[in-house]
Amino acid sequence: MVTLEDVAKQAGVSLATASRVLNGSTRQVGAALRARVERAADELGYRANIAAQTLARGASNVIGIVVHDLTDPYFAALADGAMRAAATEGLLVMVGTTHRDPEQEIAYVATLNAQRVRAVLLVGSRVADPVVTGRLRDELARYQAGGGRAACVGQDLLGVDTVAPANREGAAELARALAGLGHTRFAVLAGPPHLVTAADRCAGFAGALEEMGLPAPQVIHGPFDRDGGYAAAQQVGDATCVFAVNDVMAVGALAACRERGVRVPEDVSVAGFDDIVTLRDHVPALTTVRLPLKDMGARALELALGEPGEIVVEQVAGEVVLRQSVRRMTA
Amino acid sequence: MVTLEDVAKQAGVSLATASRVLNGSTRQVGAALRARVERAADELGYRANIAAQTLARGASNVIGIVVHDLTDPYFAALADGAMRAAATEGLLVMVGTTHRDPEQEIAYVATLNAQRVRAVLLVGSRVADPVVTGRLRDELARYQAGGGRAACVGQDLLGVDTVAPANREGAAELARALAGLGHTRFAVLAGPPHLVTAADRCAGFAGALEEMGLPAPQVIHGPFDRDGGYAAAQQVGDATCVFAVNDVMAVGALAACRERGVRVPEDVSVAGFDDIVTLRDHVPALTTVRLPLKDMGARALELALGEPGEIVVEQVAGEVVLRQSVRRMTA
DNA sequence: GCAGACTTGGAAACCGCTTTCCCTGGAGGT
DNA sequence: ACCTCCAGGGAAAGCGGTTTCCAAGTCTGC
Repeated sequence: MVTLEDVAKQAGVSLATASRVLNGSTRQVGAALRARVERAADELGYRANIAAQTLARGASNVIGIVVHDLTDPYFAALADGAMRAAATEGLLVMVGTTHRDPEQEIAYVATLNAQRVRAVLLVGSRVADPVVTGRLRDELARYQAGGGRAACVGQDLLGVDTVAPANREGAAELARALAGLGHTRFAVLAGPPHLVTAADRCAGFAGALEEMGLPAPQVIHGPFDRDGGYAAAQQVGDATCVFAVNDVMAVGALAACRERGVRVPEDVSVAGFDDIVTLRDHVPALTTVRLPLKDMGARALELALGEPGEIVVEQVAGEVVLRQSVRRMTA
Repeated sequence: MVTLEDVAKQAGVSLATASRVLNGSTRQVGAALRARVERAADELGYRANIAAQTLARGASNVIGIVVHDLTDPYFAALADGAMRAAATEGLLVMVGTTHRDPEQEIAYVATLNAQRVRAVLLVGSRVADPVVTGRLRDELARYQAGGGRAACVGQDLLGVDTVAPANREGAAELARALAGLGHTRFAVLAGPPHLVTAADRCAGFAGALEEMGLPAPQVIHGPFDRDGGYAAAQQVGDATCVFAVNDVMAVGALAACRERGVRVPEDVSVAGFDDIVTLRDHVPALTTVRLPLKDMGARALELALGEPGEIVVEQVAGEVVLRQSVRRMTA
């Protein structure tokens, strides 16, 4: 591997000069020497050793993003938003996937801390377990104590800057919209009880129904993914409208309906949450609550990179989007 | 930031001993000292500085993956497969997205080289431009000259280990299957002419038709993504069967058909390529050529990490999967 | 023409860790 | 008892850069 010293030697200058020429410094270098160094670097095929740079500078140019599952369009959109923002800042991205294991999440924070990444983004719902959340907080605090910056997309439970989707309000609004279509008997494919995002959406939805004096919905718990929605849909009773707490679950539910010959929206209305980009190619088009996922990812990165002052929690409102998967109840 | 020296001091041992205890070494350390060091590290909240470790060891534990677009399920699946494999090896992953800009790809290789990552995975089709391919080759060669390992998923054009989907053969087989259903007038949504994957699939398809004595298909070029498929579908003439060279394009084409009231498969049959996981929730279910994407990603990582000997090129066969989006021509 | 302010180049300390090499003390062999 | 070995501990030399601190010009302005 060719080192800076090799370049300096070949160019007949000192290490310091070579460094100043090749790796952005505030100091000027004369045109003649600069050219010599650049030529030498080029001839030798020099590539700076970032590990050495990071060590010497005490700061790296990589950020870490931790998501649950990259193949889930929800996380992919969030991660993509953050990555684009990172790219414009000239930052590299390390991505970790936890596959929904909170231990993995903690381990990643520790690892990213060891890497001395500039910032860590935690994307995805928190779990309700105070013990595991506490440990994650500790690990984050340790990282921040060393000068690291962190932000999260999800709930404000970690003591870091947060982009928080308005899950309760969005779900409540959706409930009102659906009730406005004349539905009264609801089922909620509620995801896992301990997932805060899922619980909030479920609670917001149920709360709005109660406020309107409607009967409580049938609540069916299960995994937070496509197959979880598929399975939960099998257990729906006599509801005329099914709310899946996220879009991928709703997509699973639609599949279940299709297989059982239940027509959507004629026999049952279905709604989701998130407005993942793949929805536009589904039939029937899914009613949902739109979240600006890419922007949220990008915003989280901005927050993480911003000044370390007060902890910022940014609420992001969802927008109810009515599509063909729900129908107005006649009579 | 607490350093190893702090830990050593607190434990009352030398730097060397602390290093041996905390960061796996072949040398043994006495139980008493070992315990002291571990306790000190714990109390202080020590996290090794990986940049320093990388520098000292001359080898890092991160790998780089370069994909075109993470929000495309095709790349997401490939990346996920590779990332899972990496995780089992205890490796961290840096992901770069090029958004289909070959320059970006080259730049990423340079950056990952600077990071001295253990291996680089290039995922995605090559472009036919020999100049840009040459520069990418050069950059890769430089990286490998420094001891780096690389592999690619796509075409064997880079002089590195490659996992190569059998695009021509898969498309040819698909053509035969579709012809077997009685179709004779075909259109191909062919993607960009310079993308090797797209061109190969198109050529394989057309070649098989010719072999069977069928008329040449209508070839419509355009972007390699969903919207490209959507747009290209508008230009289809009197074909009874449309082959989109990848699934996301096919999905776009289905959307176009839907909007224009063209029924699939009654009015026109549609087929794609890849069998991305999201297909299972599309109506009508899309006929395609299945590629084991996750395995391919994992395999590419294995190849990259394997012994540097001979260059390995692994062909991966595709399997034609007939689903509801195609129909048999009667009469 | 000269003091003082800028520039520009280089020597060397340092970033935090690994690892070689040397040293010591105690176990094992005879 | 004596010598050999070996295990375990520490000092110190890197790893490849960055940056501080000097020194030696190079310009200014008077």
